[in-house]
Amino acid sequence: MSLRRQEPSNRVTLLNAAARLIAMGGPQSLSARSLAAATGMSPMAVYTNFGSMNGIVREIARDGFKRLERLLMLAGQTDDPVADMAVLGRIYRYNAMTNGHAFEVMFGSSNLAGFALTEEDRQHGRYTLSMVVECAQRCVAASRFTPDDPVLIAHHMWIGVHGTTMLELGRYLVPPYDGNGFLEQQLTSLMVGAGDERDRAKASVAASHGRFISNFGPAM
Amino acid sequence: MSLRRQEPSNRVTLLNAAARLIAMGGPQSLSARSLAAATGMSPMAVYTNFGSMNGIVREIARDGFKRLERLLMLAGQTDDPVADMAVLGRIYRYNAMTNGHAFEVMFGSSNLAGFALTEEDRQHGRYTLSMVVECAQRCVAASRFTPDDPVLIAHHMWIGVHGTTMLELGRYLVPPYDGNGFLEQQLTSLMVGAGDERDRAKASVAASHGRFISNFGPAM
DNA sequence: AGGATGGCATAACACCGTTACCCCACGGAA
DNA sequence: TTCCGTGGGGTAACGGTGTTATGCCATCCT
Repeated sequence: MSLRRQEPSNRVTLLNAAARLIAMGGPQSLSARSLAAATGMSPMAVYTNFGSMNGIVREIARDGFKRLERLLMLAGQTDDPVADMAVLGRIYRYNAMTNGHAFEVMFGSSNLAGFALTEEDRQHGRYTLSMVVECAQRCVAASRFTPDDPVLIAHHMWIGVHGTTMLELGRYLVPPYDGNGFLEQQLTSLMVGAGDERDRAKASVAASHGRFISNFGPAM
Repeated sequence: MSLRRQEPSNRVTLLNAAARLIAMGGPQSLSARSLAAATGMSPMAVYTNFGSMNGIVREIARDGFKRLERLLMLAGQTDDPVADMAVLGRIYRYNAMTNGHAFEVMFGSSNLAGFALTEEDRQHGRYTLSMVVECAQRCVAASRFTPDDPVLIAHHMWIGVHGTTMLELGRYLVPPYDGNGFLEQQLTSLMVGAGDERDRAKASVAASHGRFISNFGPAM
């Protein structure tokens, strides 16, 4: 056996190539043959490793959820849970904007191309919400939000930010309403809708901006 | 020249067949050849009439926007603009649920299958929002919403309801959080987030339920 | 009546996902 | 060491896709 560090398995090679193809030219540039050309293998390799093209697409989606989860964990927990919640929202959009094509694979009505996520895949997506649920609990415990099912509150937050993100990715937001400034007001509205007092919500959302910038840079 | 009522043009025949195919088996069951088989014509007819498959898909999307616009006009204008707004939201979801596949074509991250809407198509989508903008203006005029750009308010409403609808269509909402009961709370949160007082918002949303049912039946 | 125009059918091209087949390189057993 | 079995991956094919070059034919205008 060689002592050299073993090179990545074909499975990993294919996965990396697929992610790169999707990032470059969007989901439609991913095909069994383009994958074969990019890796020097044959289209057959996709089927021995993933069963079908659908299989590798699902794997990409799962990786996307993992990445989102990892990013959301960077939000942290402070004594201002509403600001924490706002940071989560900012990270959600950040992930979508820096991963646009992968985000489309995760949440696009994917059956357009015949790709379809399974119930198990969606469960991964829902699990990502657990961090938001925990934050909603703290918002309620701090009497910032009106007492309600934290899962329900989390869904409201998710939907608000998700809707903004999807419309921005779909180019439905035109100047002067860019997604950036839009999220700013959206976050405040969401907090107020959940029960927070307007001025306090504004202050927390403003505070979350600095926290986000310090972690992810001023690029966004 | 025959005095018989002339039969529909090939263009209309193709459009009807395309809508039927999408409604039956989803966007992926629409192809140049399936269209040819359904109409008795050849695939070539699609290209003389629409230029490409993309062209006929765009036409379907435009028809979808027209249908949505027609439905939204049924909301009406009463002296409770917040209830009017809630009715608009209910109709939006109604349209999506009774037209799921067409809705996916309109708003799905369509480039998955190579289908892409043009800037002009999206403009039709944004135009549909004008009815919501008008309603937001009345909400502000009635001092129910905090004074703000009505277009901005309308976007918040749109995003909230759109997000709910997309997640429901994508099967991301699992029991006990069905889209139906979800919209109910979502509407109230949106109104409160826009500035309405919580109890008044609840009352208006509740009132909108009856108005919606009387127009669209208890099926939803 | 004749000619020009244009819409549609035919058939092909290049691509797609998928699969049957086969080869060969590897692992374990004798 | 030799043999065999196993399985991963290459080759090539099948049926599907969007698209297009060609040609026919009906229609309309002159």
